[in-house]
Amino acid sequence: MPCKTTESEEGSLPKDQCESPLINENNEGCAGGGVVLKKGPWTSTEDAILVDFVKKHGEGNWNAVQKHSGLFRCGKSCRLRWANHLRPNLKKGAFTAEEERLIIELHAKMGNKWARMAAHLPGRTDNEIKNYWNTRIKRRQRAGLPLYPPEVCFQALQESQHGQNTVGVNGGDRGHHDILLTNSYEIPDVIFDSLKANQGVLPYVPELPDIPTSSMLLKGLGSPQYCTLQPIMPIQKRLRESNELFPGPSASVGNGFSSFEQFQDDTCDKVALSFGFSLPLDPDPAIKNSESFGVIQGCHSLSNGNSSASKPTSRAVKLELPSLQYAETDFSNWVASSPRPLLESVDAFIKSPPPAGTFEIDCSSPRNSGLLDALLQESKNLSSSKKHSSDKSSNSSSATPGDIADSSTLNICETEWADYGDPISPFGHSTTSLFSEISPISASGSSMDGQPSAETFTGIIVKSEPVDIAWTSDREEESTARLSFTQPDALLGVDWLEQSSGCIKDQSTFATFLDDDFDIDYKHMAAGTSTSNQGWGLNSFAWNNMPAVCQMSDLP
DNA sequence: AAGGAACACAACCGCCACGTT
DNA sequence: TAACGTGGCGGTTGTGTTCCT
Repeated sequence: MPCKTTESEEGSLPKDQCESPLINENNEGCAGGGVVLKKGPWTSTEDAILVDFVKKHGEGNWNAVQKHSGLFRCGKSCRLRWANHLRPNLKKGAFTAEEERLIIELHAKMGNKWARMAAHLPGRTDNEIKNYWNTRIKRRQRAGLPLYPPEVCFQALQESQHGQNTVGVNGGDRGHHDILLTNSYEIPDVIFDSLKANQGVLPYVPELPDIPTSSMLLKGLGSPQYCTLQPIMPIQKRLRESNELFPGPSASVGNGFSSFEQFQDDTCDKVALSFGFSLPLDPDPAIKNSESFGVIQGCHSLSNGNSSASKPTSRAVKLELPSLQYAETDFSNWVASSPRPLLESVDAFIKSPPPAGTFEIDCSSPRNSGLLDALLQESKNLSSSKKHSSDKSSNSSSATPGDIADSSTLNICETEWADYGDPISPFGHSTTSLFSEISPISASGSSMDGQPSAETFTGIIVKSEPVDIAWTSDREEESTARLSFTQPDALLGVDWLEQSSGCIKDQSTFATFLDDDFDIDYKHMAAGTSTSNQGWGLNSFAWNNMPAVCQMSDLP
């Protein structure tokens, strides 16, 4: 760590401070007014100068620091150094379990709004939180685990109950504007149209029967997996991605959408709306009434259309969360007029956290005790859960396309959690069950429509994540009992969208139908293609616009 | 013990919003 | 109203440390 070098220098004056006080020719920064500004790690001397300057002049006017203090640092660098390391009341050290819990909650609520999150964590900086979160994402990714613990999803689900009641059926022609105002979450058919278009080209692109696309997606969106892995891509970027994904005027999004391009100049929330998704079918009223069915519109519904549909669109909205996220938002109005997006739901969840004990954390991890490790323990337990799941997998594999189209949206999730045990997938997903889940999809030229050929996916490197503490099996089962998820990862995966855009180049793409980790490993192994950021972007793009379906059949 | 992988963190970069002129 | 400066934010990179094989 660069600054450790700095710290180590405190004992004795570093040479560079004596000989070449502030400018290291190896760390020359951009020139500002003819002055070569230093870059790189800060020295203790620089810190002292900066602290002294701030004490005298206060925070702000950071460019003046360089001008008047003798620091050869740009204002930005000074501000960052002060904010992240020098300002008083900074809390250093590892995050406590409580802080970790709060971060997870806040992230579920805010997404990658690190500064806002930091505001809720006194003494912590946005950079710290960001780093922590990114590390967490990586670990969770590697372990194939949900980013959010089931409790968070569950609570979000509960809070979304009100919203799903008003989720409309996507029917009839609607103009753009109508869609913007609608409460439904629509799946852009262009995705699947493009997918079909690629069937002749891509060896492993499955054939897509004419089933409601949304049901396909919904079928798997409720899984904990889809409470995961949603780096919040700036909407602007997602916009660009969307344009790349769905290029050309031929990419119709149905219901009057001629092209995603048409939204480029529109406000982001319009785009978000256009990418929203709807329940294809009205849930069983009985179920609905008993609130045993729920929809999570994505844990990061930044792009959730409802959030902005009733708001005047403005450019300012582009990078900001919908106002409904804020406490001052009158949710009652939302409930009455529109489904509540998940952000609201999670927000409400945060405001009314679960009873003590629902988020208990075993902090016995020697290294990073706390929620993070608790989550990682989940991986372990998921693997062990396979022992109990084989029969359930077979059940799910009996689903027919018709079933899916008709009612599986509500019911097929029952077995998914248990399906984590499959040894083939790092996620523990049974390829069998998975393919049964997406049984309508059959690979042309392969046997994907039935039981997938297991050897197709042999050689997958299954990584096991070291787990320190117990997210106990009991807890896992408890969660399972309370909440079932489905998740055809592939449907939201990077390559699914790549397929949509005709970008698939090899069969590894189809690996995404199994899971992301498989995709990564398989790509590295067999295809040699990089797991680029594009994938993440696409994935997050998809994720952010996907609803998640959770079934809570065992809820009271 | 050595080498590589993974982790953790500081710092930088680019973009954007906002205020001032 | 446009141009400019400033501050803030989020994403990314680079590097030292720790862990694992």
